[in-house]
Amino acid sequence: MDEIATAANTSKGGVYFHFPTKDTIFRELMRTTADRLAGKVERAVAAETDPIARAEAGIRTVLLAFAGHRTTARLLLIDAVAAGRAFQTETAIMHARFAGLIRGYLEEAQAAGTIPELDAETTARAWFGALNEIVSRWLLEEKPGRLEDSYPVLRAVLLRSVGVSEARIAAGDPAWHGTAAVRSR
Amino acid sequence: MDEIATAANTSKGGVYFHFPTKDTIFRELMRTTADRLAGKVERAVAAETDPIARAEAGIRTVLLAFAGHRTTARLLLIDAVAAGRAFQTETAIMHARFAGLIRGYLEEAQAAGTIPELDAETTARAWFGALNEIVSRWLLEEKPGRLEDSYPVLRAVLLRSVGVSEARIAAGDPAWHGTAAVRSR
Amino acid sequence: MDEIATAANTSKGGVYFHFPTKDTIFRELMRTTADRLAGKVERAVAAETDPIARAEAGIRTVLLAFAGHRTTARLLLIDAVAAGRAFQTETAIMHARFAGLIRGYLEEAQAAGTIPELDAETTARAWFGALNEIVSRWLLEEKPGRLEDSYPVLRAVLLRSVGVSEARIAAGDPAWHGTAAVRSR
Amino acid sequence: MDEIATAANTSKGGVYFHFPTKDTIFRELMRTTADRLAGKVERAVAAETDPIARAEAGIRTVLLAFAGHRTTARLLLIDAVAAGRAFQTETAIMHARFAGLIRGYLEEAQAAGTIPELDAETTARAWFGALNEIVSRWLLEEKPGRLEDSYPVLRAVLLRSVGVSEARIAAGDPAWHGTAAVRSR
DNA sequence: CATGAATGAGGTTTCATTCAT
DNA sequence: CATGAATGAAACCTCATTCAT
Repeated sequence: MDEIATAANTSKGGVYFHFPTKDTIFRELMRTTADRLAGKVERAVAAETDPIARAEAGIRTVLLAFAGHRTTARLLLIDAVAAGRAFQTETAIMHARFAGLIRGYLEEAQAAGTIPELDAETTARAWFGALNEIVSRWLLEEKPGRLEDSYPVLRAVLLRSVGVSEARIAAGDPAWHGTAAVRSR
Repeated sequence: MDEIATAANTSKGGVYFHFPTKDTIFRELMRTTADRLAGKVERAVAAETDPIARAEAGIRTVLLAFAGHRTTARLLLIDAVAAGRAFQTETAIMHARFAGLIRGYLEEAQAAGTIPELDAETTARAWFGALNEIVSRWLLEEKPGRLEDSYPVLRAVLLRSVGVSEARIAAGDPAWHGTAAVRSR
Repeated sequence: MDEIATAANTSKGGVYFHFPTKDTIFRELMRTTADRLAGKVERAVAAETDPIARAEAGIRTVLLAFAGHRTTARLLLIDAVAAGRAFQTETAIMHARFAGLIRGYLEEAQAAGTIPELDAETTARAWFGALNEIVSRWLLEEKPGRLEDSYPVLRAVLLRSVGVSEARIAAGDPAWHGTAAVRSR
Repeated sequence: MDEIATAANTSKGGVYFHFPTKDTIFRELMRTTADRLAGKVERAVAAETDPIARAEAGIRTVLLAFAGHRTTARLLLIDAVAAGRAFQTETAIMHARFAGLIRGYLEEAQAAGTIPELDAETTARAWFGALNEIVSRWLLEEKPGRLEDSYPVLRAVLLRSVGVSEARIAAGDPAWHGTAAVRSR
């Protein structure tokens, strides 16, 4: 709390005027951060029309967003869990939220006939888990490389996992070419 | 430490006679537990010869093992992270270990020509992440269902993600039929 | 720390708000106390001009100060050592400080030709040691007498040890007559 | 106690078979050590007949003994005090013992008319204190010089303090010439 | 709204001592 | 006599929270 107060250029008492509890701060921070990320993803996805392109946009955006905001990534994927049981509900909600996003896109693609019938809920979870692990590994690496570099492989694995044709996968993501690599902090 | 001592039917001092530090206890517990799980998986995999059957055995075993040992699962997948930065190295090593196991199987399958060329490292990470997420969700659920029930879908997603044919996937896992469902604690 | 907090009419946490460490408290207490004593001695000495009278003032002041503040004496001469190796440096510095004070007076007297040439450093140490022991004995006595009563003898021994004439020693310390004996606590 | 047991090539239980308490060990060690030193001094003094030579022998022996046994010196002069209030009685007894030794020699010299009438008790304390401080300083020094080198000055100060003639002091200690300097550990 | 001193429960660790074998 | 596992009181320190100003 002392560190928070100092960082906020106020005193501990000052912080407590705005937040009843340390938990509250953390929860609010988590929610806000997750909101921002979800918004970014939703906008990126909305910019595409082709179901597969939409999926690609989602994966791409998450990786690029985290690549540019290591601290944010740490907050959502590591600290949230590290905060212990008291925050498990919060964490579970956040995971559910992103999995829900993915699930929606998968269901759209199914509805459009682009991908075969499959259990969208579990598949979405698997996708989220895969993304989570890739980012987490990068977060825990001593000398992290560029997170974005994992995109092509991850894209291939995920698309293949929902039955996208090898031809389409091999074609690559047209939006990826020339994407300015965002420097991680 | 008080709780540990009580649970171990000794005194705090007694615990300290055997372990120099609280960290040590946690680390040793994590290592031992991971060892046991890895051993189980390796034995299950060794019992199969067909590359795909081996992969199936691995996934199946992990799910069944965790399904029967909720506390163990919690320790490895939740508490390890929740223990905070001091243990991140430990956690990273554990993740790397299991991802390494999967990677080995993937490379075998590649060598055998059963699956196409792909980045085994990242794919293994994605698999591990997917499994991790499925189990974690189950751990954080208020009223958890049966973890094993996720197997068929997860199997399909993962096999598909490495290019296994739809026919083979549709055939199902012959070893799954009749598998006694292990009750979760 | 519990005792300190209680004595200070606060809580342990309250003490820790003001002092980062228990050591710090002890060191600060020692320094402050030594400062006060040294100041007292310096003022008493400054009030005299004759080199021998100055020496007498120094010895007298120390004995009277300690006689009136048994706890202080205990702190500087017993507890400081009893605090163990971690404080040896501190203790050594304090001893050096008082020995240095004495040494300065001895060197003045030498320069004034009042006393013969002698190794001022070692002699000062011997004086300090003699004083230290007299006070320490008094501190450890079950039923302590009056510390001041040791003054005449100690004065004679110390003055003689630097070659002051028997005549001057026999004349006594004029400032001693009528000195109000301070009651020890 | 673990260290003691290890050093004694036995187990903690083994140590407790011989000593009921840690205190006991310390006390016994202190007593034994003091005995040895006192014996050494008494023998050295007994070898001389001239009162002043006897005093010189005492001072000399103490310095040389401590010079050769730094650990012993530390035990008697530092650790004994550092052991805290529980040992103050012990420490007081030890101090009284050595001061008593000195006092005896001083009284002999007085009886023989070699030195004038003086308060032997307080003077003996002063001598002990002086010796104590000289040795203690040496013990606490980072890079200690040779303790023996303090002998000539200390001898002069102490002899002068009991009225020994400047002529005799200037003559030096005949037994000092050629004394093999004992290496400190 | 802000300050910062104070609170106190809880945390990890130490160590002289005991005791069954 | 010896062993070493066990005990438990006590030590220092942390930190989310409160509250008078």
